[in-house]
Amino acid sequence: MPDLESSFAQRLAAAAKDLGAPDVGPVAVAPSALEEVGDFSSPIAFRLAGQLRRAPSGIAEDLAAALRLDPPPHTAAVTVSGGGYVNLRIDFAAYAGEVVREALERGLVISPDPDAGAKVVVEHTATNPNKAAHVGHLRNACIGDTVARLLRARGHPVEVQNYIDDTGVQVADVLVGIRELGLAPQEGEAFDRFCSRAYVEVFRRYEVEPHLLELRRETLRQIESRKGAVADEAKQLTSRIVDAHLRTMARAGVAYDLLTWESDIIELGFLSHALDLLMERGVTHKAAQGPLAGCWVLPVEEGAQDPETGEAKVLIKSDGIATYTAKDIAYHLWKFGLLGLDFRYRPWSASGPATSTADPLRAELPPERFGHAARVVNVIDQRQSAPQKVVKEALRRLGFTTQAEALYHLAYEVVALSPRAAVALGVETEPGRTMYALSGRRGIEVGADDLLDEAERLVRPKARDQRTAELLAASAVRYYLLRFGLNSIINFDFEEALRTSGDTGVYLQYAHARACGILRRVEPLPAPSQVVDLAPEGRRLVKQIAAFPGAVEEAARSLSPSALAGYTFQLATAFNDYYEHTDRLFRVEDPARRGQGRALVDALRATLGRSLELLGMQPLERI
RNA sequence: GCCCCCAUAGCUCAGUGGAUAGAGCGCCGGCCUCCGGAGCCGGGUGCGCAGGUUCGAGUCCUGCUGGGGGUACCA
Repeated sequence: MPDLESSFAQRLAAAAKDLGAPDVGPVAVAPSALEEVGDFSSPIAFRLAGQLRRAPSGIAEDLAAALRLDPPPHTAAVTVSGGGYVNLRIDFAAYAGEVVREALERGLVISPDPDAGAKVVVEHTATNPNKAAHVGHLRNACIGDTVARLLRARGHPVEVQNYIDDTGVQVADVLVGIRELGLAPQEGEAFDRFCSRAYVEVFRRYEVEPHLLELRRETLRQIESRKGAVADEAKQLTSRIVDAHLRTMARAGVAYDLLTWESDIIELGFLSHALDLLMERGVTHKAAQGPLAGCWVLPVEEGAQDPETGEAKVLIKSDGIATYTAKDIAYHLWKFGLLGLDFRYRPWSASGPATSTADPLRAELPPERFGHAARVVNVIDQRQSAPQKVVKEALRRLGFTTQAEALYHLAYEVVALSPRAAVALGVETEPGRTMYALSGRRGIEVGADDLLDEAERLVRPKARDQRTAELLAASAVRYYLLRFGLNSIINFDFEEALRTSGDTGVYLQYAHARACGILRRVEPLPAPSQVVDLAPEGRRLVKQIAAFPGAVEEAARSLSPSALAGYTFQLATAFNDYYEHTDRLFRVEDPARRGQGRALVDALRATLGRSLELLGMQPLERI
């Protein structure tokens, strides 16, 4: 096992116990910050100093002595430095040989989650089906898709669901534009882009022609009646837009297992069943007085019956219509298999392998075991934290405490526009302001397809063919959207998103293709048992390769795609650095040494390839 | 008002309580008889302010300042 860090940590923990430390706790081990001091280091002696009432340096010396008697694999020396750090210096040639062999033979092993096997439902994308997807939606999809890949890597069966909110008023808005204002697609205009344009136009007209708002209400009423020409047109419109979204997301490497339609949640009685349950168990009650009189509410403070004294979330409005949160509660009861009802299904053939929920008349597939999640991860931007909390709280108050615990809102910050991007989109900017919000209603947004198109156009001249350009463009955009932490607002900037050098997806792909190029040039040789005489760049590369499982585990544990993005960039950088500072492999005379060099490059190729796949980027062998 | 997030280099951002805080971009200067230069190397007085906890704080706690978001009988 090349996982030296954990065997080092285990030995330290055992030695600490022998010294009489009552509570050792987890032992931190990391690659040494000071390379001259060792290869791996631990500050554990500092933590133990208080418990043992001794100076850290003395404890470190004792730990080091114990480790010298029973050293971890590949140990060359155990030392103490910095007043208490315990350092491990390793026999690098043997260690590197083992890392390289494992990376090549079975791949560095990502250890499974303690609850591996537990099914996780990941909900992401959930873009309103009334207009083209923009870069904010794409960020959501890329995060969700990478999280799903990370959870699979940790041994979970994952089911990805895309929620289609087809009953909301935003569909009515576009229909008003088409039916009442007579808007139509222009020559060559994609349908989803046309709908985006119509949506903006309709909102502009609402301002000057308030009577249109009456048409909007009437359109919505007809959609909700589920019968007649308007309802049919709405259905057709949402289907076409969903197809467009799936095609857009597929360009970025994102796919889904199940499309969940809100209309089916209502049609199949999920909502009314869920509401009955909420009423039966006293989780919701009808407010008798106060500003919410006549509404069914869920008080923010449990047990509060009088909404006048506290805040409450409305589940059913006084006109009898359920709010989105009520539907979401029903959906989540189903996700966990708590509803006692199930969807009907049909294939969604137009794009990708996804299955769709269906109303009873259109069901084509036998019942399937979708849902029944042990864990649920909802990838939804940070602005929806409050309603997500309500869903979780509703589950808890219904008595489903285990499921409430297992429901996780993966909140992330939105995409906004940098001043430069705002200017490019014709937004009026103010001095001193650093960000401008996207607005679909005002047409202030960067279309996901437009961005991918632009990236493709930029990259095309240097790519060998169109398909390579597409994959390279997808990598560029996807990496840009993943490399920021979830709590960071992306101040979208065209120049940065489309850059091809430095910390970018293109750089990563180039490093991979370069490794493949070397492997093509040098004949295959048997795997070496050692990699001798590595220069510092080579040692760093080996360490970075060996860090792969830990990086994936950490990214999966914290559901943090950016952590994996950062690791992958460092891996590619370590390789480029190594490549620049070693002899051309094909010129190395000694076949054994050539074989060692080739195997290291191959190990990099394999590990970088796996990292790219987890990030949702198809590794390119040639560019 | 209350709740959440953010503040690190000129700009955009990384940074599980651990040693000398790092990248990318931009700027200046280098490196190709080329295994793919979309690369590599060199050039840096930066953690918003004030307290606190700790052997040790960019990281944890409190307060403040400045930004963003939420707090709808919208979704």
